[in-house]
Amino acid sequence: MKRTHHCNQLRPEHLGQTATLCGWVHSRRDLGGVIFVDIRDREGRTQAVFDPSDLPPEVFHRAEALRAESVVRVTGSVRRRPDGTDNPKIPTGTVEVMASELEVLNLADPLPFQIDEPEAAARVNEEMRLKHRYLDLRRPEMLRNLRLRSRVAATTRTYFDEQGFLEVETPILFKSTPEGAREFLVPNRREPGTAYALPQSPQQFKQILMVAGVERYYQIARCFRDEDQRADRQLEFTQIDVEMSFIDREDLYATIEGLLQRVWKVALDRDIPTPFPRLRFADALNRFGIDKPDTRFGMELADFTEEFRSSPFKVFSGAVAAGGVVKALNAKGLACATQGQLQAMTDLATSFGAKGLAFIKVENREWKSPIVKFFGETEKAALTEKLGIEEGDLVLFAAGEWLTACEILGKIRLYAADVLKAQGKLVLDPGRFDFLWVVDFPLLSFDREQNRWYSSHHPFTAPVAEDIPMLRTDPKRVRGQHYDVVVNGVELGGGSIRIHQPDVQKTIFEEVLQIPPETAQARFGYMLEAFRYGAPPHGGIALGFDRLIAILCGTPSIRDVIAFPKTAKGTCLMTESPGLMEPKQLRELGLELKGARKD
RNA sequence: GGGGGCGUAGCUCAAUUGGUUAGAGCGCUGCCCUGUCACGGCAGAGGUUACGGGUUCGAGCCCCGCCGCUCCCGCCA
Repeated sequence: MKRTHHCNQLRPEHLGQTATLCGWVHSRRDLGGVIFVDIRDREGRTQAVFDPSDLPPEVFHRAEALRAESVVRVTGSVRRRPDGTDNPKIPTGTVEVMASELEVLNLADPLPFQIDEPEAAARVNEEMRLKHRYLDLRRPEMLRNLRLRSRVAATTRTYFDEQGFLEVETPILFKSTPEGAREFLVPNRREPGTAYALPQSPQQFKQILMVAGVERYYQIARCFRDEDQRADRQLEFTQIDVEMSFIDREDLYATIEGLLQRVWKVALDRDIPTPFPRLRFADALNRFGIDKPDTRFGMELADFTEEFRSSPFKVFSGAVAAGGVVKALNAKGLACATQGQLQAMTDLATSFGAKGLAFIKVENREWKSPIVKFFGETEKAALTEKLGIEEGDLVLFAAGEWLTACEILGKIRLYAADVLKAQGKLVLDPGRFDFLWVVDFPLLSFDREQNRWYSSHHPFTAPVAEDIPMLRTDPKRVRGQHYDVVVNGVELGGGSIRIHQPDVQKTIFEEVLQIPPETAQARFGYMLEAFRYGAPPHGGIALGFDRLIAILCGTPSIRDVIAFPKTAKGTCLMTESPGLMEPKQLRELGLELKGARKD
């Protein structure tokens, strides 16, 4: 080994020993006569002292010429720092290495940006950080994220191994399944005109593994989706993928709760209570206006459909007459909302199809609102009671189709919470984690444009058994055995109990989803066939691993927990990928470009 | 595909809202400094204001286009 200790190891117990440290020059303080150099490695930092009075001149000159982030190897004796010169900010701050040798392993050029000062480094443009990712990752904050990610991955493997799961790798070169997300294609040189596709998830393979008798499968799997990106979505991302045979939903909940409990303990040393609360999809929408509610704060929606059924305010009574609902929420203490904030909320509402956004400001014991003149005493009393209206509140309304009205107020609720947070009126404990399962999703949703049903989750999701007869007669009312696990308003993962009878699967494909039989055969024939030869009842889930780590690290962007992420446009600024295709490559693949090349 | 924000020295940001020679901190270079730890002091170098047009007596600032980064909508079975 080139070193005897790492840079967070030396303590007073090592006094008098000779130590050799390797690492990066974190900072250099040249006082003219004596030079202090902080050597940093991934564990921490240690101060080395270069004193010209007992050093060969060439060693001292090398120390004088050091630049930040150069890589060095320093040998010297460990000694107590003189009285009054301890550095309480670092764990090694009571000792120092009195250098006798210095080897410069790599003299660094001046850096494109400084990384020694955490606050300044965190403000550097992400473009710069991504271009020089090796420098960005040297920052202790980023190394901590990578380390946490690694530990959670190891914990996950240990946990599933203990529970009798097999880790099985599935192909990255898969085949195109045009349902769902847009895929990345990989042209096949051996037969021009054909292509592999990168998997959106190992869904079909893991179900086949159940048919194969694996019984319990997991994988920390890379997935690929060629869709537009977000702070929490990358082109390639990682899932903890799980599938189990001979289980019901409850068995799966317990398995995943056990995993998350273990992960939170290892990563944050926190005990999270289980079982997690269960919330039906319909209740999630009714109370929070979203299928992944953040339950750390209230401001729940309330229903006023009955109260406004015969209201003189036609916007409300008309919506009810058309079979819709009237919903409201109380943004506690937000009567002070600015014109701009009210406008932003209205824009949010109209972007979801609302005609406008009705509101009541409660100020100076008065209800200020363009619509309050339509309200009678009964309505006012109902509002006051159900919403707990007090001085300083802002009440917001949505009327219309149930799902739309709920979703509008769901967005408003989150917006209002952000405003209240910024004003310091709503404070969330950063150590609080509200887990819950959302269950009883509708199996199918209706696509108005294409005039057909599509799977809310995916076409392999099993209907709730007692609802199967309604598949043909009343598809809207069929519940799926689908579940999402949510924490603090973030969808951490989702899954379902799968269909394991080929006839039910065929009904879903052909009669409900209206996929022509030959198409279903071409895309999923091997699954239908496999299911004819002894398919066990099974189900599973996939957890977003990057999101999981981001939550544990307390960062809003998964780019902070991925070593080499891509930009919003899908490029890697460090390697400058994707790159242009060479004519030779195109010829081999039997491809021809239609558009003009950029160069 | 659509909407918002940003782009000025190596980095982070100013530039009195269109007016003289575009500034500061950090970094960098040189000199000084023997107990610093964001060391300190003195001096200095460093700019195609992302890029291309336009308006104007005059543009970092206004207009059009374009590139990049970012946030959101659509999209993400």
